[in-house]
Amino acid sequence: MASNPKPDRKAYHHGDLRKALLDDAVKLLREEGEAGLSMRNLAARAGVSRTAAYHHFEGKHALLCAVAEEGFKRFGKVFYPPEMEGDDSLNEQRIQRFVQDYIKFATGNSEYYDLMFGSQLWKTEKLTETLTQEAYRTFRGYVDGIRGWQESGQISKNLDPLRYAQVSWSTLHGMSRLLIDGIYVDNQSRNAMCQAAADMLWRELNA
Amino acid sequence: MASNPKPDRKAYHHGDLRKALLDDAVKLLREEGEAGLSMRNLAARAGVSRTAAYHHFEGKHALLCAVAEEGFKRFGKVFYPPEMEGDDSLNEQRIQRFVQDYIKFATGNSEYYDLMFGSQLWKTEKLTETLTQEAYRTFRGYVDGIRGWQESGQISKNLDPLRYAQVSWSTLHGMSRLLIDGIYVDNQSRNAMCQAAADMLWRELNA
DNA sequence: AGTCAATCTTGACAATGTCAAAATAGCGAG
DNA sequence: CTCGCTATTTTGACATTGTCAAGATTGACT
Repeated sequence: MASNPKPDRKAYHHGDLRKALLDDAVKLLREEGEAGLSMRNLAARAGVSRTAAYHHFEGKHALLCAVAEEGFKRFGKVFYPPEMEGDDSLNEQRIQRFVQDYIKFATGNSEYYDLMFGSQLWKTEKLTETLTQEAYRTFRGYVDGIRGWQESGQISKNLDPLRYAQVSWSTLHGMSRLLIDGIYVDNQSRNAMCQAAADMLWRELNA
Repeated sequence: MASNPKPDRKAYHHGDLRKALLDDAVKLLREEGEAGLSMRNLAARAGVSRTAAYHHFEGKHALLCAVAEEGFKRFGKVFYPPEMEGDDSLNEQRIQRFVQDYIKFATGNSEYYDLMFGSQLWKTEKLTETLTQEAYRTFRGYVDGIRGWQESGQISKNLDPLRYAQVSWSTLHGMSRLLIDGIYVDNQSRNAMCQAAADMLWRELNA
């Protein structure tokens, strides 16, 4: 157990409180929503005292940043659109699947998505250094993917990759938010909406 | 002053506390953000005691619903896309202006927009009856506007008005959220983004 | 003037985030 | 192996918040 002496400073009294707190935080968000996640509630679940968490996170804000960071790591696999590896070429079905994957992640992991792209963290105080890096890496990867398609001649030369990235992401993000928050749109029309969005985004790629 | 005896039951001790609370609530949200808006803070501003507001709103939730409702009333003038009145015909510039107006309202009145289309109200408890009506009226107006364009032959017959409404609104909503929350996109690229979005939405109308 | 309901106040309670100081546990040096 | 240092955890405390219950006040109508 006590194999590494310095590299990670965990495994003391509790074992690995930091990880336990992060896991429980996500679980709590899933089960009871944002309202159910309190520092004290969290500590109680881990079987430690109210303020134990403050020695692993500067405060609630930092803890949420850490959760968001974990979210970005899971999200990366979806949002880097291409994994252009292989002879997998760009076509309409590819876009359709990408849209579906995005929406699936957002709605199926809303406890992460809300933090990653919600006002809660972005509006107020400063984000954690590591979170900022992870977040920017994600978006840059998306733009670079589109730029790559253009350079390899798979999409229109007239397109501005940055603008297309911003606008297409707006569509995906907006749809995710409407679905997650249950604003007007019901989950029944989810597939049809994805289809319509993919149609539009695909058409635009070749405009 | 005491002209109407029953129609509205206001103007008692304070004068018109309900209205004063609503106004101060918006002002507080603008100045200090969501965190600055507390029932007690609000009451203090109005010069009344902590719980006075509870005789005008069932609770904080109901108060926020009332703010959102006011937001919808102001928003209606923008979101009903057409005001098809006059010989004002549908063209690209019309769409451009609509996109700009939407984004302008969202970013310039984010204290309203956050409540109207944020998770805060939609996710949790039930919405106020009147708010629900106002909200649905707004969205229905949008879809009807698009349907009207189609019926008068101004846009493609192939389009499903509901789907187009959902997807185009997703784009507008997503862009608004990214701008309001300051996620990646900076306000510098606002106009360029609006232009790119308008291009895409216009193209799609005639696809 | 007196009754009654609308309005407002006071007192109270539980939850929350967070700080300061005390307590504890594990590791390395002697 | 023991001593001390530091990382970790606890306890106590405080301010803030939303909200309820009970009482006090105010204004309108008979």
